[in-house]
Amino acid sequence: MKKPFHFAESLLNWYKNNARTLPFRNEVSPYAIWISEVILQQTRVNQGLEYYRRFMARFPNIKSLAESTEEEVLKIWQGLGYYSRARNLHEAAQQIMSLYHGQMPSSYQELKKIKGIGPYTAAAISSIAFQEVIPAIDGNAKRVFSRFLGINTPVNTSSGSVLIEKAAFSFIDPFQPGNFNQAVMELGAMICTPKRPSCTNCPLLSECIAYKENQIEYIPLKVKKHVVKERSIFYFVFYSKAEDTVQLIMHQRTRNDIWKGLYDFPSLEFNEAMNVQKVIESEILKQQFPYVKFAELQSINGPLKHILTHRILWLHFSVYELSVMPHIENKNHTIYTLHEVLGLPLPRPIEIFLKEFMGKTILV
DNA sequence: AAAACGGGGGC
DNA sequence: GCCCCAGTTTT
Repeated sequence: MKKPFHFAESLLNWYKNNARTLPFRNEVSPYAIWISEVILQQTRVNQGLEYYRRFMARFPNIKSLAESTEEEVLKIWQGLGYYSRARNLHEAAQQIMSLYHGQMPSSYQELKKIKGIGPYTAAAISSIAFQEVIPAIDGNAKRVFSRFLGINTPVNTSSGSVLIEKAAFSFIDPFQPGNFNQAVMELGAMICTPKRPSCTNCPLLSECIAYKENQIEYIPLKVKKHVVKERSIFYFVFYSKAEDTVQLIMHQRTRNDIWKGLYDFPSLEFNEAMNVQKVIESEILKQQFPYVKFAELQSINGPLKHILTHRILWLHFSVYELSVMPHIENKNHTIYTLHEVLGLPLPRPIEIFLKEFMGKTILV
């Protein structure tokens, strides 16, 4: 007598025997769950693990996070990307201190009101930390459910999302929703992968429609491909050397743009095509940095190409040694010693530039 | 509904 | 070079 197939039972049995041991698994603290979920947004587990450890060591609870500065949080986040996550975590911690007496709210609905907690993260926290029966639907879940049911509606459309959500609600285990959600994601990460999934090891193989109909490589279907736009940024690295200390003029990015909150150098960006020579000769440069003798501005060989998901950045660096640091009028420009600069939250390419290029230029 | 937001790793 | 990752916010 063959036992009827049961999605949650098969999946959870597989999960029990095959789950990776991760530092936030079996974690009961809602705070720890929250931090791990935010770190793992659009981030592979392996990339996020060390950040999770450092973050929890530096900010062990909501209070310590709320009482830190945004810059301290960004510094821990440096290199992980999507910096709004760090800024939102900091703001959210203060929100929780003032509005929820320092306790994480437990329900999906309340959690979703918190900065940086969207539908996925609210469902993950409420199900894992508080056993609320609600599916946490991330990229893994969309892939697992769409393949299992042979859903060929694009998963990144609202109608596709509705289908996936209905499926997830119909399969979720009401007695262990947190484990169920984690099991779906684990399956998506380890077995039901985007490319070359390991179907022969899948506990759901016998009932998988996409597998049965040979549609694995076409599901999940997605619409659109973003066009990768290019931007050129011209950086001006002003520094001075006095005895043993090097000072630089740094710029904090405050606009709703890439790297908000992080520090780079004073810069110019144009809509039309420019080259370094034209920029150096431009009037706007002279207006912005009147203390520079432009003839002595040295451009560093070739722009640095920095590739992001939706952008290609061409970063042009020009360096200029000042005999004395000028008085700065721009509110976003500040003078720091090189030592201080290395303690600021820096975009990856700025960090690389400082370590690889300025190291030679300044220290020679 | 679409665009913006990082950085890294797999193939 | 392309894909996409335990997504959210802004436009």
